[in-house]
Parts: sequence; C-alpha cells; structure tokens
Amino acid sequence: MEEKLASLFQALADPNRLRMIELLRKQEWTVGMMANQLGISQPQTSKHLRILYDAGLVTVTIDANRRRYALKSQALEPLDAWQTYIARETDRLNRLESFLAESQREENQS
Amino acid sequence: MEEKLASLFQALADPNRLRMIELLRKQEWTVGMMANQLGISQPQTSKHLRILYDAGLVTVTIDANRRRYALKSQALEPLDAWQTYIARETDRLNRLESFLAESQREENQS
DNA sequence: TTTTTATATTCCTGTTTTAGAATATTCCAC
DNA sequence: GTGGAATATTCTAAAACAGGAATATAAAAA
Repeated sequence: MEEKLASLFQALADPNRLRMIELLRKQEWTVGMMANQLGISQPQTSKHLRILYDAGLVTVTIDANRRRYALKSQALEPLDAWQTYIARETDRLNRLESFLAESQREENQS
Repeated sequence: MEEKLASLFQALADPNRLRMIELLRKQEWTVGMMANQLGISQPQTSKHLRILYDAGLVTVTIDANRRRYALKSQALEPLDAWQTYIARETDRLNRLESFLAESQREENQS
C-alpha cells in the first residue's frame, strides 16, 4: 500500500531529477538539451529520465532520432492527497494542544 | 537548492517510515508502541525515527524511560509548495495543448 | 552505403541504505 | 546497588544506487 507512494518519493529523492522536473514544468525537452542545460552527461540524463518514466512522472514521444520528454503532472496528485491527509488531522491535534496549553496558562494565572 | 527538498523526499522514500507518519498523524507514539504496532524490531524503529527526526519531520519528548514522538506537519509544507509550483504551469501547458488539439480537430472537420 | 547524431544500455566501482544482531545507556523498581 | 525495561548506537553483510566509460541501436545526413 505505502510501497507505491514510497517509490514515488524515491523517484523524487534526487537533486538532478528534481531539476529535470523543474525544467519540464515549462516545456518538453530532448535528452541532449537537458544534459546540456544541467551540465550532466547524456547517459546520466537518460538514466534519470528512465527512473522518472518508470515512476510514471514523464511521458516520452519518439520523434525520429530524438525523444521528447514531457511532465505528467497528475502523477504528483497522490503526493498531494497524502500530504493533505496527513496534515489535516495533525493540524487539528496541534490546535487542540495549543488550546490546552493556553487554558493551562490561564488557569495558572487565576 | 534542490538538495534540501531531495533529502526530504529521501526521508519519505520508505514504506515503514510512511506507515510511521500515518500512525503519528493521530497521536504521539513511543518507540516500543510503534515497533509493536508495525511488527518491526525496536532498533529498526529507532533508526527510522532518527531519520524522520533528522529530516525535521518529528519531534521527540523525553519522558523518563521513554521517548514520545510526534509529527511536525509543517515540515511537509515545502513539499506542498513545490508540488503546487510544478503543477501550476504544467497544467496550464496541458490545457493549452488540449485546446490546440481541439482546434486542430475542428479545423480538420471544416 | 558509410558516417554522424541522438539516445539507451551495460559494465564497473565506490557509496549509501537496509536489516539483523549485539551492545551501550539511562531510568525505574525492588 | 541489582535487575529489568526502554531506547539508541554500533557493527556487519546484503541490496540498491549514482556516476563514469564503453558500447549498442537506430535514424539522419552525406
């Protein structure tokens, strides 16, 4: 169950791959363009893109000699849903705690 | 710059740690309680909690013999901000693409 | 058809990560 | 103080991972 989400996080747990995603945010990129832009080797770029692809984060369009990579932003949705799920209850608890601490303080004053 | 975010993702890139965070969503837990609940060893539990602690995701309260761990949900905020940042422009692009595809289709029909 | 360009894959090596086992530390109960 | 409970740390072996170099593949250009 959490395995799926963990592997999504795993795919994102690398600075080069995060930079790639930021580049892909605005437009499609070929492997060579990205390698050049990021200052890393072509094989490294291909390998990282492969990891993003396996995680379902990018799509690839074969265009003759080249591959155009594009971001699949819906792939980030589970991440958002999880974060919301976690934060909701926790924030409630934190507000409760603050409230109790405040009550305690007032009680001590009186 | 992306290093910080990458290491946050790294901390989340493990099923056991995700389960821990889900448990912490509702209440504080001691190490032993968590180990028991998750069916993993005490040392493993301590080590994973250490990783979450180093990532700033949990707080620890020393309580005599025990440590009570609690979630710091604000620590997930950078993740949310990033996701929003990435998705915003990309969705705009996707809508643009859909629009262009649609126009193309209409053009072909006429 | 030979050469060049773009990309992917494989192989190797050093590093990181994980789990288990053993050990250390600290506090509590007696 | 001795023994036991709760937790953290260290050590070790196995698996996963990142980067570099070399190679493979397929399409384009000449």
